[in-house]
Amino acid sequence: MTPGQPKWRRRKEARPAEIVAAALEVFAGKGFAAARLDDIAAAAGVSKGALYLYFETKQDLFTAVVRTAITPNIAEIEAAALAMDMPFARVLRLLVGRGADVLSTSAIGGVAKMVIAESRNFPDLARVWHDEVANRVLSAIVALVEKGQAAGEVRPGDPRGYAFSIISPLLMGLLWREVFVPIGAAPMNIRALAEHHIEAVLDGLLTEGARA
Amino acid sequence: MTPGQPKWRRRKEARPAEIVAAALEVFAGKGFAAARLDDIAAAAGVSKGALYLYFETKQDLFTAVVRTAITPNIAEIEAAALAMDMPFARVLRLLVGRGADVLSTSAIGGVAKMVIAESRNFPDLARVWHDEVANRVLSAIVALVEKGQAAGEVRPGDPRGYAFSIISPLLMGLLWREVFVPIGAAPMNIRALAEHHIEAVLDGLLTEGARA
Amino acid sequence: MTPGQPKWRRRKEARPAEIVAAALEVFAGKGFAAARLDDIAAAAGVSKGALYLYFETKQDLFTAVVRTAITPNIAEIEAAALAMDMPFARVLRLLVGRGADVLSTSAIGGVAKMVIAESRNFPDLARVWHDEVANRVLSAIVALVEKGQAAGEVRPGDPRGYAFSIISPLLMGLLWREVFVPIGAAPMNIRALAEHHIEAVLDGLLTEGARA
Amino acid sequence: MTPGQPKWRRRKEARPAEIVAAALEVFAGKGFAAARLDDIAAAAGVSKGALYLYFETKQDLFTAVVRTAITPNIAEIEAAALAMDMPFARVLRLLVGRGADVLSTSAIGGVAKMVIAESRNFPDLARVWHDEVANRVLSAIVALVEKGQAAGEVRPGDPRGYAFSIISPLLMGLLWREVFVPIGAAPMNIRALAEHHIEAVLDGLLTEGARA
DNA sequence: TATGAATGAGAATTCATTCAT
DNA sequence: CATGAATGAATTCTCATTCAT
Repeated sequence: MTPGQPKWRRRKEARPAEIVAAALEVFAGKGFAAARLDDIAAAAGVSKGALYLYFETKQDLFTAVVRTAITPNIAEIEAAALAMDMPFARVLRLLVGRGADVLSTSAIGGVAKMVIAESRNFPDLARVWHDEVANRVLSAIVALVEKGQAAGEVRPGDPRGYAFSIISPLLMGLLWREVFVPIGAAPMNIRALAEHHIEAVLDGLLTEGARA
Repeated sequence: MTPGQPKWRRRKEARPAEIVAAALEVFAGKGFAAARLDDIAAAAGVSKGALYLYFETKQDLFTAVVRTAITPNIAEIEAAALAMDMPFARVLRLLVGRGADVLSTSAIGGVAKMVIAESRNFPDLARVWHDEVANRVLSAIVALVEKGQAAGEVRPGDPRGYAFSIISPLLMGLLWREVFVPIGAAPMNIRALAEHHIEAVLDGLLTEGARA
Repeated sequence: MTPGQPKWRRRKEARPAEIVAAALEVFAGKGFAAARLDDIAAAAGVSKGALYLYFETKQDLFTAVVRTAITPNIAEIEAAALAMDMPFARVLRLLVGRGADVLSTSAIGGVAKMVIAESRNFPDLARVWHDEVANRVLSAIVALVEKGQAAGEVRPGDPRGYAFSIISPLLMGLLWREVFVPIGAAPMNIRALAEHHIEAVLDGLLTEGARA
Repeated sequence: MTPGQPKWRRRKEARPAEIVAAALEVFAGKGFAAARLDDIAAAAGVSKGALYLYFETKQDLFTAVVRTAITPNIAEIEAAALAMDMPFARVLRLLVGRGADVLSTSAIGGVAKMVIAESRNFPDLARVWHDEVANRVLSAIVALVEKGQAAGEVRPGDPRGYAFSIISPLLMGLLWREVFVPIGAAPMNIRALAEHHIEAVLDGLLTEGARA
């Protein structure tokens, strides 16, 4: 009630991003259905009505949150995968390290959780996520593997299968962090996990003597 | 109204299990919050009120669903892991094949999705899932790896990291099936994926010539 | 809180009609948009949620109210119009008297007001009202006039125009009662108005000497 | 920004009238409650906030709309009714023809609809409409009838009843146009209807032979 | 004056839960 | 035990009104 404290401020430019950021927190924490617009509005520091100036419905806002999370890093990683002219093993180490960093620092974990949870209720989002994230990352790695095979660096075998083998621990680390760390499980260092995994999968688990 | 109607008797005892099964379907499809007790009751072929004869609240029913999904197969796999007296590679192949079968045939995929989605809202369930599923499976594999290392079959290195490297593609295959197949992505053969992965991770991706 | 006072009672049979009756009062009083479901529920002696057991939406309830008001009397009047084998003037007196009674005793006035008010927002209702009420009544009178003309009792001229001349004071009396009486205008005796009008329109306003 | 821009100047003074005109459209179309100030502002070509520079509240604007629609024509008709020194039948024909023209060309139909619809929510408006429109028109006709009776041109009988008989088809024609024409009913020519009615009511429907 | 972003009090609708039958 | 009608708290969405610009 102190005069000079405007009830609100005009921020037309910044508002949508602020709201999306706040919504990401709340959606990631509680899931789509359990998230209340009251909470999101409060987190964004606006009134409930203001949400509707920028997003038509709750679903709309949810969609915006998920789409927003996609854009930045994927294209970068994708491009890096093939541009580099180095031995397969080095490219892979760089790439997976980079991916681990992205996962560690961005909000992508929470969004992935949401997409998994709401894939049936929001098939469009699952489709976008598939096309724009999962498939793109996978395809980049497949291409890399194929290049390695052509160069005689990588064993023969289904490149898509190898791609799965390469990246799935990243996903698992992500989910571990999202699901189990909050309830007190030991946190994982995703980068360390990724590096350890890369060495294992490059050289194999077996010792020389144990090989068939 | 004649007492002793056998069909009725049988129903009465089977009711809770029928309800849990129906609830699993609905929860897995729509998530906890979006699932309506009306739907569950209809799917179970009982009245909505009847649900409350067996479960105190919706949360209670959800908890029952998740717990029910855990019990059967884990202990079996766990036991198998160490009991077998074979070379590491063979045990691992058997074990992962077995795991892939379980994942392919049971409803565990839908439940995993639910646990991921509701981990914040139902931390108890996340804890149960961690203790009873994730950690047990992981520990079994860690033990197996350690045994292999002691026998000189497996390279030195963090056994927990190796365990992650070994099982994460199974999880990823699971989620792929739950999330992307319903929207039209190519289905994955989890067993084939698992087998391919095991060979890759046992022997490594690199050719002899490419090794450092 | 007195025990033995059930919080509610099962009345599946009677409820819809009770709700429609209550809704008629509220809708007629405040119009569709200004009527709150809270008020309707309170007037019907049920909870707000109970309305949704019987009607899908507020619009649905409104539609039901309007349709319900139509049914009973129209067909009767319609049938009476032609069945009678009497001189035109007598049939008309009987008929209009009967119509005046219906208007005086039924809730049709409030409903007509609603249909007028919401004709743009609920074109379906306007259509139903046109087909089932306005046009039917009008057509019955048209037929009666034509019969009278054939018998040489009624002057030549557009029967539809005559029909308008015959019944419009009923409508006007209705609206007078709905609109002006509540604010303190002198009430009209619709029956007396109708009878007076019938004599005027049968014999004409002009004296013999004043006729062209 | 140069002061003295004539186009601007003119606008400024015309604004309230423009707003009222736009509001009339929207209110007549959707009713008071369902009309949104956004729509009215858009129709008037001003911002929503600008409405509040000229009208305190939505109700205020509605009131202004209804009052504005009244003023012009009533007094004129009223004066005409008695000033003319002609036979009753001729005056009536002139008068009703004039009234039909007014109804056909002005927005009075939409306003009448609004007054009917909102008479309970805006009793003041019903009162104004009663005093300034309905009663004045009716009284003018009553006076005319009385003059005709005094001159021996009009039969004895309640003049107010005769007045109702005379003008109600105009109202009915109006409502027909507002309510049923938009849903596809055959439009009525209000003037033709009025003329036909006047002849019918002046001379009566019955043939000489059929009179009692 | 004029704008339109922001507010916040409602209102419709949903659904877990209860309880008379 | 079983039912399902009824409840009412909770939530999304709307829109008249305000006010910083």
